[in-house]
Amino acid sequence: MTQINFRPADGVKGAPTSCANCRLIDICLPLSMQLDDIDRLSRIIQHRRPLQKNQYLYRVNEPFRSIYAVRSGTVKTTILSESGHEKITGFYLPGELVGLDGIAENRYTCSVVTLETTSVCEIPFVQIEALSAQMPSLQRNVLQMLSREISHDQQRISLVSKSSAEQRIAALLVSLSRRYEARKLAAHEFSLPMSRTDMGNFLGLTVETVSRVLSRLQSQNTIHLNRKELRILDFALLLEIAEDSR
Amino acid sequence: MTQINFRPADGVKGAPTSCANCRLIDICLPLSMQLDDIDRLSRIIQHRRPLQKNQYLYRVNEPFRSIYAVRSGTVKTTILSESGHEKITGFYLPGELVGLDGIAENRYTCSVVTLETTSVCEIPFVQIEALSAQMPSLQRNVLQMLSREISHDQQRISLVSKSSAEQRIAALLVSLSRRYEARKLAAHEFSLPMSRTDMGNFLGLTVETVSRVLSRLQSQNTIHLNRKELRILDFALLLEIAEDSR
DNA sequence: CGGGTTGTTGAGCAATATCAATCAGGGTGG
DNA sequence: CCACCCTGATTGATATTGCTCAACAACCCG
Repeated sequence: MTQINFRPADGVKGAPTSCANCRLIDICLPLSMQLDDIDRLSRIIQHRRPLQKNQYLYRVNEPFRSIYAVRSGTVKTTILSESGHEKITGFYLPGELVGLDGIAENRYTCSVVTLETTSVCEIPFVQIEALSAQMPSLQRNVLQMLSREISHDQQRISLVSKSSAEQRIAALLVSLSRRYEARKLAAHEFSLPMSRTDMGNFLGLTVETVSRVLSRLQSQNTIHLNRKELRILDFALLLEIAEDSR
Repeated sequence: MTQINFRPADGVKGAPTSCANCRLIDICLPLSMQLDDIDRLSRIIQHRRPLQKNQYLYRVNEPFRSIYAVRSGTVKTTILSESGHEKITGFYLPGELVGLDGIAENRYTCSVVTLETTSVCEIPFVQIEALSAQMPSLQRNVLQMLSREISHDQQRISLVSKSSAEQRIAALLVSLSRRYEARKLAAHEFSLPMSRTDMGNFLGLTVETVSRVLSRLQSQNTIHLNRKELRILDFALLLEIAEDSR
């Protein structure tokens, strides 16, 4: 369990921390601002105690207050179908944001659950609004965050609507790999944060199929998988499987 | 071809029109503003000539300038996979917005193609930004529009990742029905704006499967379908098929 | 060490894809 | 106006994929 820590220079848990020290600063809030502005932002952001696995960060219909940046760990977003079945709509890695769905109706439209021990930065939205009234650059950045999420959602739609199980799973692995890479983390060797069941739920496949496809990819030497530890042996092939037209 | 016209009181095509007259006013831009503010908005919005079927509203990577509200007709958004295959990520009906993906990178991340003759309102984004600097309520509304789109995208993800072809198709029909209903249009009798091929592309199914499932739903008297004209005979059953757990 | 949970594997079956033929409509040119 | 063609949709036969049910293995946690 290599805990990734994006806040190397901080002290006790929950202690006030500067965003200037956070390795995520130019990723999760890509703000082109002066350093004293960063300080103002720092004072807003709340560092919460890490959540254990399978904890809710928030639940659907709860009043919207904050957006959250995943600092370490992983979460999934879930929505409830009318028949009461839970459906996973995305996985969020360190440096990615959740909660943006809450702005429209002033309550969250999905739930967020941790997949492992996870710590997040909480950013109260009223504060963002107040601050962005004074800082046009921040206002633009907030819009960009939301817009970027829309683009990512479209990527997710194209991922889960691929026609074969192999394509979907390969595409998920490629997506995870690229997102780790964008965060300067190992792109070809990482731990799958979610269970096989969760992968299946997200991709519209059964656990058995997920397991079988992963085994097949392994026997073809495309990946190596030991429990959750993944090594991508042939990224080009994985990508080809994922994108193979049709 | 019953052309839906959301602008009953206007004159020649391309002529300046007031948003106050548009039946979409409280839908596509749900702005809680005074009437003179609506006038200011009206002056910004550009009414373009209707586009014929299969025309691009914009293409991926084009510089982002405007967001667009579909006034009549239907469009699809498409993204290009690395293998050059086109994938449909959504259908947009009258009163729905496209182009929000362009804000983040200042260029569009998908393409938009008309499925039939379609007219749109073009809203230049710099104008929105300028106006919203003076009108806090508008700024909030812009954020809400983006947030709402994120929620809708999550609905789409849950739709296309359903496990059976029947579920996905039923869910798509339910989605269309509800969106027409929200627009005060006939919810149980409407024309499918997209081809079977497009449905299949979006849902990750072959045309043949789409056709077969639709035939089956028809033979079970759940729907009645004549070419593109759809009548939903048993909405409750359709919904049950769509949501049937798993 | 035991029991629960999660993941893997197998066999048979159901759903979907593939390939191919046909049909219906719409548009075009004669 | 009709004959033709082209596209999109339907239907059928067969192959393939993925699901279901079941057994079992591996790990986790007490």
